[in-house]
Amino acid sequence: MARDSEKTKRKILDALALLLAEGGFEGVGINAVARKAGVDKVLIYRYFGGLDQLLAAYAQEGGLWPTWEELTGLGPEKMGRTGLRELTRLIMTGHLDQLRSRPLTQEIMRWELTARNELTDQLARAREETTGLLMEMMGRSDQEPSMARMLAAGAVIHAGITYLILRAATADLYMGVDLTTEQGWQRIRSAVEEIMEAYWDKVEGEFPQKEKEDEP
Amino acid sequence: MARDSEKTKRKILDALALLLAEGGFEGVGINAVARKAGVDKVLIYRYFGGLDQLLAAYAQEGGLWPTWEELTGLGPEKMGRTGLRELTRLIMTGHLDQLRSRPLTQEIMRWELTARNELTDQLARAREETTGLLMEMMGRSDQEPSMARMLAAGAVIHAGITYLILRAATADLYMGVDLTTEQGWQRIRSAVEEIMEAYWDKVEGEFPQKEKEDEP
DNA sequence: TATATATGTCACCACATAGTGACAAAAGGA
DNA sequence: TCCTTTTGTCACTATGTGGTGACATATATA
Repeated sequence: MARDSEKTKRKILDALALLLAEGGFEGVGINAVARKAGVDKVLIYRYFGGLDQLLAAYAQEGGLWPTWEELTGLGPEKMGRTGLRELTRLIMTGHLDQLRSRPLTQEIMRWELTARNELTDQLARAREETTGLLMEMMGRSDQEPSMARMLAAGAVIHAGITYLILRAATADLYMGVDLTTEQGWQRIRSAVEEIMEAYWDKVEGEFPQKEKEDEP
Repeated sequence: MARDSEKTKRKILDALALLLAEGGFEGVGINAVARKAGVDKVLIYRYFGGLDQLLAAYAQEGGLWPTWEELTGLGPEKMGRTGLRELTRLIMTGHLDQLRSRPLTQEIMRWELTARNELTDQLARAREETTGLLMEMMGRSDQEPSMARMLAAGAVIHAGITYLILRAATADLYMGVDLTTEQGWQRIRSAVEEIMEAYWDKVEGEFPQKEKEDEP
């Protein structure tokens, strides 16, 4: 009952999260959010400016996207000392686990598939920056001729993990793999690791590398 | 002006295709379809029963899903005589090319990611049957211990191709790969082939196989 | 030709949507 | 205390939605 704008902003953002969790972006609208939050919709216009800007505020809240540490399980100090092969393996399996545990992030990614606006572009750009960071971490990517190829292969596998997770909400099977059981996901996880292993073996066969140590 | 129910059914189905092509499933509704078709909406109810059944009728029309021949480029007679390794390669690259050339199919697949109903389940089941067909073609899958693993790996790669194509409509980059140019897609295509090559090398190393010939 | 059926037009319903303007009550500053 | 700003409530518009019933006209059947 006390007039607290911060609290009502929270109520609005929480209501949005609830709506997203329930039915995705389908049911999201000014009226629905206001109703769910138990708040007059005019306040959404006042505090956020509109639905788009409300979504922007929500998307930039914490917890939606995993940090590097959540993704790889590596503290910043270990990151430099971890080999490329192991690092990419951690990224892929981490991606699988993290995205799977974030239904709201999944919902946003589904939305990104059908809508394009300033917000979705902004999200995409932020993620591409992360990729750029990874490439820097890999060493000058321009010089390594195998780097561009590896990145494309990584994109395919990363995208595959993403799609299977997004698909799991509306399908039980994908090419014979059960998406509803932990067993099925274990199969996928193993498959990802096997694929990467095989691919790395192939690459290292073609481009024999010095064992990567920490730089002085 | 002549009263021809078949013609108006066509007009309705065509209008639906137009709407899907324009803005995806977002803008699809009874009123919108009727308006686009220049037809009273009550006819949609009469001829199809409702929006869902209209979608069902549309989804089962020809041209949306590639045939085996379109997918692999192989006539029925060559199919049995093609090795498993080559066959799976053709399936993946065929999938890439075919889905990329079918924007309406992409739209349906995006829709399948957010909606679940009798129709989407039916579509999914039909595709899983295709997978089952492939497995039979591969020989008794239960007996081959490597088969389950290969299928999971295939699912990851297949899903990766799917996601990259669906994503291309609303993003320009994915992990540094340009989704807007033919060059970028060539990189993806090469990556898929490299991954599969590496994976097959690994599998055949572990399970040495007799060269597959046509059965008597 | 008479009659039944298929096809199409129109008006309407209840409800939801996005957005705006007017106003009352609380909180804070002078 | 008086005055201003913030926070919240309410009523309203214009438009869109899915869905239904009544009716007119054309086509085919008897």
